[in-house]
Amino acid sequence: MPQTATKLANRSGASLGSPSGSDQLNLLEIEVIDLFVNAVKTLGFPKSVGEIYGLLFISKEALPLDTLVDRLQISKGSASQGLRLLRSLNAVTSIYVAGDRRDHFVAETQLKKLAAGFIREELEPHISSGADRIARLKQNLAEMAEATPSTDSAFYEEQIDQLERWNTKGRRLLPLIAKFLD
Amino acid sequence: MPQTATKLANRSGASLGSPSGSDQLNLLEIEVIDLFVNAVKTLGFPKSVGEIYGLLFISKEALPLDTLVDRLQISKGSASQGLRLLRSLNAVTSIYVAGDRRDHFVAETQLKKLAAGFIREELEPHISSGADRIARLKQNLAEMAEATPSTDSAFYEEQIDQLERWNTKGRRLLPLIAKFLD
DNA sequence: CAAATTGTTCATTTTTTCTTGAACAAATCC
DNA sequence: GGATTTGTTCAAGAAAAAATGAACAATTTG
Repeated sequence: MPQTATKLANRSGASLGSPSGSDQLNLLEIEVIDLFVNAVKTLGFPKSVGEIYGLLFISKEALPLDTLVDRLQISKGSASQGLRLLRSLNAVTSIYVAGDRRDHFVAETQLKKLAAGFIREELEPHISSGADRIARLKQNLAEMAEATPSTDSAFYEEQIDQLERWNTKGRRLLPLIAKFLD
Repeated sequence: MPQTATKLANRSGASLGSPSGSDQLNLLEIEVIDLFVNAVKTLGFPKSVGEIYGLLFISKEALPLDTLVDRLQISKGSASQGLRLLRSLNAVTSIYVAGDRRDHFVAETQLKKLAAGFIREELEPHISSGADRIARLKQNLAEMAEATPSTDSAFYEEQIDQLERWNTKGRRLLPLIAKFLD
């Protein structure tokens, strides 16, 4: 029995079938997805990630990968990669569905958890690598000042200190954001 | 007198001239620029913007456009566009230099101002357009529920309310960030 | 006022990022 | 165990974003 149309209960109110197979997205779904595609792009993620999260967000039931592929008309590869990213952020979780071998995915909707995931996976690492770079800068400056004493090292030092203060502020800000979004 | 080499006082400690004209970036400058290129990409801006801001940040003197072009080896177009963006964020300001017709640019280094610019130009607009979209969603839902009463409108409504709460939280968060970074 | 300087704009090219889909691995089924 | 289903990976193609540079406008200068 190949080509099983979505096993899920059909979404009620979907527009009647047009040319290609799988049931069309209804207007509301389209607009919600569009909204998430936008939001997600702002955060620096690809469109497909917004599509996946958006559809899961506006779906009452958990959806398996092939339903996402079907309904969003994206490739299996995109769906798989998008889901991996979303899971790494804890923005989707997979749930067990009795009698179905496939993973089923649900959107996490606690803003705090979403923010925490984003902070952990996307922001923290930048702050940390920033701190490393700044440390390296300080070394370079010291070496340079030794080799070429004439340099404006006072100015450079001040600027690098500035960077360090920014980095510290940034690091302290993140947990406050997480807390605020609770 | 075409092809005037940079009029600015030569950066001390720059490595001795190699093939092409304009004075090379020194190691410290390169690393600072690299750091900003990275930071700026995280925020969703192009590399050239990071290069420009980075060089201005680590330069004691204000620099005119053609010095940026020369030293960073970017096109005049990129420099012009990058500067426009940076000015719109109040991340650089131009200052008057006596006896020089050209605009000279300096990096703004107050974190609060930088953050405020970013929030105003990049985040606020998304929050606002998000609010519009959500309003439109509500309308659609109402219309849909009327046309096709069967729909899961209770679920949809809950999800849209969720979006609205997120939007509100986001809007309230922004000023707190600005305040914290003061 | 003509020539030169400074900066902007935007169509084209280049670079980067995202998506695709076929090959593969792993798990489950009969 | 062989066949099927499910999901991942990754090289290649497609799409999106950024950079280029030549044409142009606006100043300024002599």
